[in-house]
Amino acid sequence: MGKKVKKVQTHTILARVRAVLPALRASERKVAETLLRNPEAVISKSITQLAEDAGTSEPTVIRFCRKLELSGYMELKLSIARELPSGAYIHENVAETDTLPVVFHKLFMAAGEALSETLKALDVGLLDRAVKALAAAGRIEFYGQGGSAVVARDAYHKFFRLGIPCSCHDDPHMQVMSASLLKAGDVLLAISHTGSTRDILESVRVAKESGATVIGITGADKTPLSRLCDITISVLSKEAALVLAPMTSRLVQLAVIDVLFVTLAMGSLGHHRQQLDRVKRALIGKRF
Amino acid sequence: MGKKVKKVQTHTILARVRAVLPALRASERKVAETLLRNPEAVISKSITQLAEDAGTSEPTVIRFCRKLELSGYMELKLSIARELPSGAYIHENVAETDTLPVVFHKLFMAAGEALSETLKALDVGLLDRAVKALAAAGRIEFYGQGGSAVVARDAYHKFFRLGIPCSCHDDPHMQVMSASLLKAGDVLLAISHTGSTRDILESVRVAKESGATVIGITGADKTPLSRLCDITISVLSKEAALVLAPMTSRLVQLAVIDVLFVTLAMGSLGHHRQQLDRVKRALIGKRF
DNA sequence: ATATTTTTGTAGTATAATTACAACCAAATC
DNA sequence: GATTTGGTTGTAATTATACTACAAAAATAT
Repeated sequence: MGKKVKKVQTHTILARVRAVLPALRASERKVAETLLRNPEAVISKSITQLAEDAGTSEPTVIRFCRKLELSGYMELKLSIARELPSGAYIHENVAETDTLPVVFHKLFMAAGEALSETLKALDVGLLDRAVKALAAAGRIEFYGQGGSAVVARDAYHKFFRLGIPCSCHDDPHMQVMSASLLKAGDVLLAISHTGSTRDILESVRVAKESGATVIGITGADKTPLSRLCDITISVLSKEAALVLAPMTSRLVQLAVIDVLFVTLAMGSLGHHRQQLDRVKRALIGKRF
Repeated sequence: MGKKVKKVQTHTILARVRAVLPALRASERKVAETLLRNPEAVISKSITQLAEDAGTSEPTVIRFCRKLELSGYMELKLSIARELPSGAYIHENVAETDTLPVVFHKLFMAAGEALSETLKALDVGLLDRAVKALAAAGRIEFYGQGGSAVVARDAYHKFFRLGIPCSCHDDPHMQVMSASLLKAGDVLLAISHTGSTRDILESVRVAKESGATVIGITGADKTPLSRLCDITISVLSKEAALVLAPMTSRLVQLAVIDVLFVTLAMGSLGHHRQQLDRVKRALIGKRF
């Protein structure tokens, strides 16, 4: 029969399920909850099984699918399958015996996984608040140490192009000194994978005292840093390799910061385009 | 032709299809070819449709599925759905009108896509050669400028922990000076997204003259840099946002370097474990 | 309490996936 | 040159699965 008009589906299925959840009727909600509890399992379930597991009947499952603007149960299963982290891939740590292709595969899969996990789990409201704070900032500073210094530097390297006064410090002394000079309206973006780096904590405390807004980016939940920050973006990810060099969370941190940057740059492109273009042109002469 | 039945599912379905293709019978091959011609389409086909499109019968389709070690047609569809590049996601540039959730989605999807593209396309042989060169290196230097300086720094931050003499320079003067002091057996890892940054090219030339092995990491194919390098790893990716701040390729570059690092660290863990442990313990005191 | 609407499940129907088996084809044998 | 044999393929029946029509049940309003 005639194909349904292709609806633009900005959200993923699981997100849509969560979105319609309140508007669902009791028995349909049971289906939704069963699904959300273990989406992975639904893929290999028949409609009868899912109905049974949810303690309801098949037609209810179908009605639930229709609420999601899907043609039926099959399409639900297919949609979930597409969305779930890369199929058979189970998060695996790199072993000493792994050959290069295996390491390559594992690390890249883990990175991809971390990205899609974050895409699903991260609270967009937090990002929104962060962008608003950055947009209003008279000055932005980026602090990070060790591995996180790289992230801070990357952030700095993006944001300064917008013409906003920026600076980046990885030296703790410079950080506290600089932090003491901040004032209300200024923003400090503090990056710490552990969320408990002493020096960063101290710098953040000083910045807060100066009246600055502090955005924290960490790789763990409920850290000492998050207690101090106005906005904390926690990027959770199971590392595939040596925890010593936390790669996946670093990638996700960089990506998150890029989202902040692009949103900000786009939102105020009118103001910033000239600056961006100038920077861009300045670089051309550096090429062969 | 002994039929060894020792198939581990390391590969993806599509790869498996290609692998078994020669071993298939005429009519089954027709199914395989129809599938490979347009995997996307199969997802919404019934077994009858696929059989018809392939010019064969349903049982043949099933037999084909079984050859892939799948339980049946349903599982084939589900597997393809899981594997295909993030569903309906078409590479889209961020538009000025996009809201934060949309930007978030687009950028993360683009990053994930770039990773899986690289995983599929990148020549593992190149990585292998790079690891061998690094493993044999008496000294490793990392050069990068602008955005690539961040990548170089991250690389440095990883490798120096192995106890190998390392250094990282983003200043062109330091680069040429340091490059002139390299000797045979030393390795220079030069990072340049464009592959045509003048200063990097010059430093690489000097390093080559000193007898060092040069590994290049770029974001484009056939660049001036790749002509100079002993080993060039080109990471190709369509950028989702401002080309000014090439995010996706940077992430992929970082991931590639991590693969080099982990492979090296694992391969010689015996030698390096002590060093890694020491570094790790040294950091603990920095935490709260 | 009765009518009306909404929600839900039962029972049946249609469709799709799978199996059993027979027809087919090609090569080897008599 | 017919006949057997092995493998390959499709027809037809079987089973499982998704879906629909409708009526029972629950909730709400009158």
